[in-house]
Amino acid sequence: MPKPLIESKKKYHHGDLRGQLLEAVRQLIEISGPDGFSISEACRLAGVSTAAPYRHFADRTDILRGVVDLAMDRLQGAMQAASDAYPDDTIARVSAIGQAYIDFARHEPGVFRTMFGLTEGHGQDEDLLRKGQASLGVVRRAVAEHLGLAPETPEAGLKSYALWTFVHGHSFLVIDSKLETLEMPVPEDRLLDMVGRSILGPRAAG
Amino acid sequence: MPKPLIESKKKYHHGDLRGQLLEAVRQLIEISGPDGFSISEACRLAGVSTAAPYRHFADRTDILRGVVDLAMDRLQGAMQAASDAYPDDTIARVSAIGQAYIDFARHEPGVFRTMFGLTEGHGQDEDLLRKGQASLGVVRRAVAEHLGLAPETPEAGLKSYALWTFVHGHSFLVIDSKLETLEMPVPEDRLLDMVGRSILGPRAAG
DNA sequence: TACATATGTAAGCAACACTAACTTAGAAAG
DNA sequence: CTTTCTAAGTTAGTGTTGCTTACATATGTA
Repeated sequence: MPKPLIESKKKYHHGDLRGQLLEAVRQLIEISGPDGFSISEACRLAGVSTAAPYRHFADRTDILRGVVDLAMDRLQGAMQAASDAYPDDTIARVSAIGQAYIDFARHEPGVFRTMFGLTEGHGQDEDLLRKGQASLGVVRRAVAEHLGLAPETPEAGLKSYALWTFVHGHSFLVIDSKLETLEMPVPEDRLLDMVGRSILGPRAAG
Repeated sequence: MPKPLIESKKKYHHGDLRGQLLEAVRQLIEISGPDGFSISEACRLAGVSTAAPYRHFADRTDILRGVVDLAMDRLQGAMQAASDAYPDDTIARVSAIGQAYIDFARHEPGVFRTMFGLTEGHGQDEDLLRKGQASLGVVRRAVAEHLGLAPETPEAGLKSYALWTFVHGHSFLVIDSKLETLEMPVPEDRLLDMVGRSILGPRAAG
């Protein structure tokens, strides 16, 4: 039994098995994607037995949901922080939010893909949907303020959706690495700026 | 031996096992995603033994590549057809190409996701990359003609990329079904038209 | 001490990718 | 028409992996 190696640190009651398991799964997803990871592997990584997770999660899908849930919070946090960094310039603010979104995808591509490709097992999860809407809300408020409208306005909704869509698509193309070889025509910040001005600019009304 | 049921139709030499296997895999991918399908299941669906595929494909990844390859052709065909349908109105042409892209994603979401998420096993495939670029070329030519520029122009590249990105992102959001419940602010054709005009419009230069 | 909670051990079992060896059918050659 | 060759399929495995459960064990709390 090669157990007593770091005896002092090994407590039976792990203390944060749930948290560390989620972290392990997150790392594995980054390597092999949402379908590639296995509970066993995550347990090995976290240093616990393969049965331990079932005290904290119902099944495989439930673990994934947990990972995505945390990721949603991180994403929204990053977007909000970017938004707060530009209290004056609304165009720059919108660009910064978009850049935060893209950076998140670039930094955690596996998780990012998981967040949106999670169709199996539970279809729509109430909680996740609400968090998705919250993220979009950050964009919406910035757009609305730029246009001098209330966030609930149809025009604010339309344009923030268009911008989100653009950023979302670019993120996917970036992480799918179609861009190293495919034509990435211009520095990213200039691209963001161009699109932002096109959609939000004075004569861009729909 | 319950074999002689449809004896007349069952030939030992299948004739088009490769083709039918690809079709079976395509259907399975639509249901369970690129990682969800199994060779065994595809064989069951195609009515052949589990070893048969190995005469035609090296391994699992090779089959996937085959499916994606065909899908690329279908996608480009649809885009080109949409382009050809509007010889006069260049704005309508660009919108139609985008709509064809979105329709493809909506109609074959699993395959669509597979086409772009295929990072495992072979990273970049020369052939697939070329086909991807060809699809983008359809957009690029339409955009260039609208702007009165050559397709190789940086501006044509930038704007066609921006449009592609937008359509790509919208497609993903559609197939991830974030849109039934999330805010889809306006009919799709109006959305496309608005964005097209914003990016391509006279005062949208970057 | 008694009970609840958290973790480990071990095993069931199902599925799958891939291989080896054999079989069939058609085609080419004589 | 027969022989022979080869491509395409089949049967029957092998080895691996993984999810999940039943039960044992350790720890915390009242």
